[in-house]
Amino acid sequence: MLNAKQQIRPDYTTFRDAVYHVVAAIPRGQVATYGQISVWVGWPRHARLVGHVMRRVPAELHLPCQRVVGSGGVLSPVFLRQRELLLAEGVTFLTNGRVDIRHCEWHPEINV
DNA sequence: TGCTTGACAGAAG
DNA sequence: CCTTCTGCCAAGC
Repeated sequence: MLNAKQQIRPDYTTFRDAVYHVVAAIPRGQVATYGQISVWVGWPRHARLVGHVMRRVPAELHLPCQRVVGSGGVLSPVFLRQRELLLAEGVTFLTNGRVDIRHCEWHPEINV
């Protein structure tokens, strides 16, 4: 009998690939949050793991990493070009420096 | 194996 | 709106 405390833990490789897939699907000019992505890949409350994955994305994949922001539209503290990249694709910002997430947040259920 | 770190989130003051 | 604090969960050491 397997222990009851069996892996309620995501396989990192699988989780990572799922995140890559979601990020690659974010439309130009729109953004998604770490927490939301964690839900979409099937692992709620794993926002920090999404952040960990994003920090290690290989440049060769050319993923639109700039479209992933923190809750409320907070930008990454280490991805300094994020702001200019988002501005370049039409994302609007609020005076407090955050993305105007109310108008730019991605809603994937619209199509599929 | 145990403690620290982190591209997070949400609530409280 | 901003700062601080707590909860969260896996990676690094």
